[in-house]
Amino acid sequence: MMANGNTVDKILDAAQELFAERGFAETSLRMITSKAGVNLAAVNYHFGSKEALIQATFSRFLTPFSREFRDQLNAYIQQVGEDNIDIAHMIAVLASSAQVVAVRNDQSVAVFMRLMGLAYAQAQSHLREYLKEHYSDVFKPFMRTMKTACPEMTPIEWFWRIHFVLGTLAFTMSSVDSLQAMAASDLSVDSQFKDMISYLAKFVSAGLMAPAT
Amino acid sequence: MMANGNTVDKILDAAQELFAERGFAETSLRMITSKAGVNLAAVNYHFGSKEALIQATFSRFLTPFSREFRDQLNAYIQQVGEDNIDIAHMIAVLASSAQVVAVRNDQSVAVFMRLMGLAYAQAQSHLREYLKEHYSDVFKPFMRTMKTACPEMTPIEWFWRIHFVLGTLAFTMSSVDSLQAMAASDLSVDSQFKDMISYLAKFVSAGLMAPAT
DNA sequence: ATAGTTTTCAAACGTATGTTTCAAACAGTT
DNA sequence: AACTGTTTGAAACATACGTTTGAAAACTAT
Repeated sequence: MMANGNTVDKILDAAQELFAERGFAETSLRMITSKAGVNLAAVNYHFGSKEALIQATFSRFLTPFSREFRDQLNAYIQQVGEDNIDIAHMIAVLASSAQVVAVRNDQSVAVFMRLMGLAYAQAQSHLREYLKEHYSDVFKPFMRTMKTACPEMTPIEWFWRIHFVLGTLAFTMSSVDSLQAMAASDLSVDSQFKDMISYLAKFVSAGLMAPAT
Repeated sequence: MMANGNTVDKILDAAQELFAERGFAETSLRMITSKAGVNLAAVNYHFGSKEALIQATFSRFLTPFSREFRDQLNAYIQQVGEDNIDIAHMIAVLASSAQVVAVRNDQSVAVFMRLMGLAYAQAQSHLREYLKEHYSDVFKPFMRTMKTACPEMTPIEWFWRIHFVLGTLAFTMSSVDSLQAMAASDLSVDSQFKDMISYLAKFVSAGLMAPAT
């Protein structure tokens, strides 16, 4: 079992793109299989169910991503020392890790980010549980490090600020293409991805570092 | 035509709550009509289609909301003067307007907010077009005012910061329930909605007011 | 080549959806 | 009370969905 990766990957490629474009409930297995050029039954044969396919879509990029992120973050912390951690730079590391993994697999960062946003926004409780169970450990050290660099505040305010950051990231990344197009047409300015990342890092770190309410 | 408001309102009440809870595609007309205690055919009789019902759900609170928001914002600007505008306060005005309209109609702010978030997050292009066509004019003055209160920066950075704010708002609103649930289970703290709003206002205004890159 | 396993394929299954139908019930007017 | 237009109701409609089936095809090894 788990032999032929060709059909499996074709399905995952198609599913990833369609889910990111349209959401989970709005994407049918028939759309996925016809885009992938495989038989309808292949999804249930290889994955078991639509739910399992959704989870597999996330695992495929979240597993390498979390490894890359952990390594890049450790490298940065060792480089500057635990007392000189800059929030904006940590955010940049996060974005950069996503980009590295995307490029390595010849895929789009925007799609990954949009999927992450959907994982929050859509009513797929199985997905949230799955992600929490498999990946929450990777991000706990990140949270802990981040907290040490932030001003003293109540746990609840800290909780919300973290999710504001995640929200800003997910939303921005997920619509980065259309936003870049808007910038180009409204301002006739060519907006570089890495410039946007530094604006973003500046924005969220200012929000995080704001004096507690 | 457009006579009996009783059935119409019962449908809108049920639809609003279910849409906010589960999303649009995940909510069937049968769920709505059975919750509303009316016949299934009533939706198509009174609204014409499910799409039209979704749009009507938004219109019902967005029309009074945008009026209230415009008035409260003008009142605030006249009160402090155009040169003393505080971003965090403008965000608070936005939230307060939503709350006023909600209370006036004996309904939940959180539900409205979540609906707005879903309007961004869910793949309902007809909805986005509908909202843009009917309500974009109301928010243009808001943007203009906001810009005057921000530090000098390049148009492109301003462009990105505005969309970071929108992103944070939309994302937070669309996942406000699940985040509140997370806060409750992870921190065993009951997170009040209005506290969250003030954290949010603080966060985005700090991001907006950060020194230009 | 042959036997055994894995993968594909077309077709069907059962269920749920949005929508339509048309007769019955209701409301208001004369 | 009878006629009018409006609203409800139970049932059916057509379509789309996720999933299952069983036989053909494609592989893998002996």
